[in-house]
Amino acid sequence: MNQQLTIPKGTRDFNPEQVLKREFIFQTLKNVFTKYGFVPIETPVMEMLSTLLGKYGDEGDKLLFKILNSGDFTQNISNDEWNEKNLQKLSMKLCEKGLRYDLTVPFARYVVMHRNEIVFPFKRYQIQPVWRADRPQKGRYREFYQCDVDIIGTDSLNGEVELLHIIQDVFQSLNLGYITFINNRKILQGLAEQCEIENHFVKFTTIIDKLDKIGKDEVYAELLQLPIQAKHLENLKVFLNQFLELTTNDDRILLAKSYIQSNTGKIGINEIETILQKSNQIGLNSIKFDILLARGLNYYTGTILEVKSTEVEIGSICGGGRYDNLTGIFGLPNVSGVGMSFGADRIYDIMDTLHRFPENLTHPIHVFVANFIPEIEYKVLHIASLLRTNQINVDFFYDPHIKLKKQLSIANQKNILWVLIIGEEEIQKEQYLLKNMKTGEQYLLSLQEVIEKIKLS
RNA sequence: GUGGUCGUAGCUCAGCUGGUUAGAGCGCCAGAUUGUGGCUCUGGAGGUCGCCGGUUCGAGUCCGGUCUUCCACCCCA
Repeated sequence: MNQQLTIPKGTRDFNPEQVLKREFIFQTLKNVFTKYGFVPIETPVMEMLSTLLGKYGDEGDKLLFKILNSGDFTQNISNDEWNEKNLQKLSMKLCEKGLRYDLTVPFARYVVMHRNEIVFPFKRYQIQPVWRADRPQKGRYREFYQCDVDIIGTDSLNGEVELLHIIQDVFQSLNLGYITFINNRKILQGLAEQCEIENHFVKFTTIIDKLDKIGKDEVYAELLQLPIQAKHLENLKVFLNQFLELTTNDDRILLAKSYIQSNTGKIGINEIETILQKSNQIGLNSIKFDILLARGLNYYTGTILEVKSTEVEIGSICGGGRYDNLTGIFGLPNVSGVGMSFGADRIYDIMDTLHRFPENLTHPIHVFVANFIPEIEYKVLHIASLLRTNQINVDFFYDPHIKLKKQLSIANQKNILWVLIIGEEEIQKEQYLLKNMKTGEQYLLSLQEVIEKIKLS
C-alpha cells in the first residue's frame, strides 16, 4: 500500500487547526511589535557558511546544517584530500552555504550590507524558521520559528526597557503567566574579576547558569574545576547565598553594590538599577534581578534577559540581551544593539496544554451551504456568493447528488456552526432554512436575516 | 556528540515464558424508506506487527544493525 513515508528527524507537519493556532501567536507578536514601532524584514533561509561559522562557538558550528554545492564540485578536490577523510575540512570544500541557525547573525549581516539605507536606530522584527542539527526532545526541534525583535544603533537603556514592555504586552495578550529574569554580563564579568578567573569567563558563566537546574551545591562543586582560590570561592558563596535569600530587586541591588568592587561590575549594576527604575515607573512587573542568569550566547556584552513560564515547565520562552559589537565581526564596529527572541513553538506547547487559545480560532468557516438539488445548484451557488460578499466565510458543497444527510454529517465533522439548507420551495419563497448545528434549531429567514444571524454568532 | 528509551489498524493501546486465519475501544464507511447531522442499533472495510538481516521446523514475540519517538547530558528557543 503506502511506501514508507517519513519526514526528517525533528521536523513536523502542521494540520489546519495547528496552523491557525500558530498564526494566532505570530499575529499577536506582530501586532505588539508594530505597536512599539518595529518594522519587519526577512532574510534567506540559507546564508554563506562564512557568515555563519564561528559565531556560535564550536558547539554551534557543529549544529549547522550545511548545503551541498551544486555542479561537479568533486573536480576541485584532490585524491589526497579525499583520502585524508578530514570531514571538517572536506565539508568546507563541498559546501559553501548553510541553513541559518538563528536570526541574529543574519540580521547583523543585513545591517552591515544595508547600512547606507538603514535609518538608525533601526528597530526591526523578524519571524522566520531556523534550523539546528540538534538531538530533538520535548520543546526542542530541528526546525523551529524564532520571533526576533532588535534595536540596533543605540546604547540607550530605553531599548532594554522597551523590550521589557513588549514582553509584558505579549504575554498579557496571550494570557500566559510569565516571569522575566534580568542580569548584566558586566556584573558577571565583575564577579569573575573579583575571583581572579576572568580568563575563564565563559566557563564561569556556563556553570553559574545551571543553578536552577542542578542547585547551588552542585554549582559550587563545579566551580572547583576553575583555578579559583579558596578564599575567593568562599566569599563568592557567602555573597550568592545572601543574594538568593533576598526577594526584592532593591535589596538584591543593594547587596550587589556592597559586594562587587570592580568597575565593570559597578557599571553593570548601575545599568540594571536604571532599567528597573524606569520599568517600575511605567508599571512593568514580573521582572526579577537574577545574578545567576548567564545565557550561553557569547555575543552578549551587557543586559541579558530570559523569560520563563510560571505555569508550565519547558525552559525559556524568550531570551535576549545587549551586544555591543555584533556587527564588528562583519567589519562595522561600534554599533550597539539590544534584542530578544520569542520561542513561538514553546509558547504554542504551553498554550496548547493550558487550552489558552481562543475558542472560535479553529472554526474559521461560518456557514456550510448544502447543495443537494442539481437543478437549482446555480441559484444556491449564487446565494453562497452573496454571503461571501458580506464577509461571511462560506463552505459550499460541490456534489448535488450527495444526500442532505451526508452533507449535514460532513458539516458536523468540520465543526461548522451554521448550515444553510436551500431547496426548491426556499428558492421560490426567498426564505432559506438556517440550521444551528450546536442547538439543532432551524430558522426560515430572508437572505438579509441569514446574514445578520450568522454575523451575530 | 555521549548514554538510555519507544515503534502492532487513521488514533489510543492489548498480545503471558516464540507455535495454527494478529485483537479491543474510538474513528471511518454503509444501512435503520426517499430534504436533516451529533445519540442508539445492525453490518462492513482497514494491519508486509517501523525497516533490513540473523537464530529457529516456526518470530509481532529472541539477537544484531538501521530509521523514528521520547528522555538525561551537552547546548539552547
